[in-house]
Amino acid sequence: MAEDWTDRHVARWRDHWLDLDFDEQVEAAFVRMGRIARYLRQAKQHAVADVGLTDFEYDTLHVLMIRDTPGSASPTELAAELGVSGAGMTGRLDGLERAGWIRRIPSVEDRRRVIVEVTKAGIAIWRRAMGIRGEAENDLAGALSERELATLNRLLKKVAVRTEQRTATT
Amino acid sequence: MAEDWTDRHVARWRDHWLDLDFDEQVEAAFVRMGRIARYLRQAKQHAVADVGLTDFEYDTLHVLMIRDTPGSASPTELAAELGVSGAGMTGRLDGLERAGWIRRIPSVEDRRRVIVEVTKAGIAIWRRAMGIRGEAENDLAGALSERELATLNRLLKKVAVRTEQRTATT
DNA sequence: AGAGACTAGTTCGCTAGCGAAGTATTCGGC
DNA sequence: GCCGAATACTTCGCTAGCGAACTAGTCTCT
Repeated sequence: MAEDWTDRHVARWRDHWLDLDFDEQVEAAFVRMGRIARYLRQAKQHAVADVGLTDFEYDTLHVLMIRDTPGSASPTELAAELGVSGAGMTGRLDGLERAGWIRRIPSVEDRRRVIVEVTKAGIAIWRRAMGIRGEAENDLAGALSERELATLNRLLKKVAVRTEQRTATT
Repeated sequence: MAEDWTDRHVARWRDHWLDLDFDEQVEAAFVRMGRIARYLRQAKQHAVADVGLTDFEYDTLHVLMIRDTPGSASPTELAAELGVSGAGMTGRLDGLERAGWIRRIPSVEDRRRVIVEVTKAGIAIWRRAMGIRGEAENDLAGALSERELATLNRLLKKVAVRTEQRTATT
C-alpha cells in the first residue's frame, strides 16, 4: 500500500529519536487513531450542522436520550458522561435551553437538584441529526472487510480495556 | 474478554435504535478510537506539564523541530501542519515567544514574512519533554503483542488512507 | 436541635481557538 | 511603471471550556 501521512511523519521522526526509547509501530498506531478521530469529529460537525446543531449540542442531546431514563437526567450525571466540567455543563444547558431543546425542572424531593428534560423539539431535531450522522463512519468503515473490522475491534478493545484500568487506578 | 465501556455504550444504543441503519462493529470501532485518543491526549498533557509545557506548546515546538529545516519555519506553515487557524497560530507564538522558547525574526527578502526560530532554551525544554512523552503510549501498546500491533497498524492505515482521500477531494 | 461537613448547581475570571476584518507587502497584467 | 489581486501575518470580537469560589440545600453526629 502507498504511504500515508503517518508513514511520512514517522520517517521524519526517526532521525530525531535515535537516542530515545520509541517504537515506530506504537507511534504510528496512535498517530493514525488521532487523525482518524479528528477526521470523524469534523465530519460529524458538518453533518449535524445541516440540521442546525453544533456537535457538542448533538452530543449532549445524545447522552440525554441514550440512557436508562431517556430524556431526563441531572446536570452532574450528564457532565460526567460527556467528560466536561460542571461549569461547562451549565454553559451547554444554557444554550440548549435557550434554543428550546431542553427544560430545567427543579427537583421537589431534593431542592439542590435540577432535572434536565428534553423537549419535543429537542427529540425531533436529535432524531433528524441521527438520520444523517454516522454516514461518514460507515463510509470510512467501508475501507475494511467485515472480518477486518472485527479484528480491528478486537485489538482496539484490548487497548481500550487498558486505558480503563489506568483510569480506574489513578 | 470482559466488556469495556464501549460494549455497554453499544448495548444501550441497540435497545433504543433498532429502527436505524447502524452497524455495531462500526460504531464500536470508532468510539474506541475516540476514547483511546482522548486518554492519550490527557496522558501527554500530564507528562509534558512535568517539565513546564502545555500540550499545545509541546506540539508547536515539536512540529517546529521535526521538519526538513529543523527549528525554523513560517507561522503559516506551522499553522497548516498543526491544523490550527492563522489567528490561533499567532496566539500560540505569542505565548512561546513570551516564555522565551522561540523568536520571531522578520524576513529580509519578503517583508511580509516572519521566520519563527526556536531558541536554545526551547530546544532544551523540548528535549526534556521528549524524554518522558510516549511513556503512556508504550504502556498502552503493551496490551498488544508485536504481531497484533502490526495488524492493528495495517488496518488503521487502510482507514487513514481513506480519510486522506476524502479530505483531498473536498 | 444545631453545628459542621458534604453535595448540586451556578457564577466568575480566565484561556485557547475560530472566522472575519485589517495592515502591510509583493506579484502580475497591461 | 502603475493598479488591482493575492499573500502573510495580526488584531478583533466572539465562543466553549476550565478550575475555583460561591450559594443553597441536605446529611451526620452528638
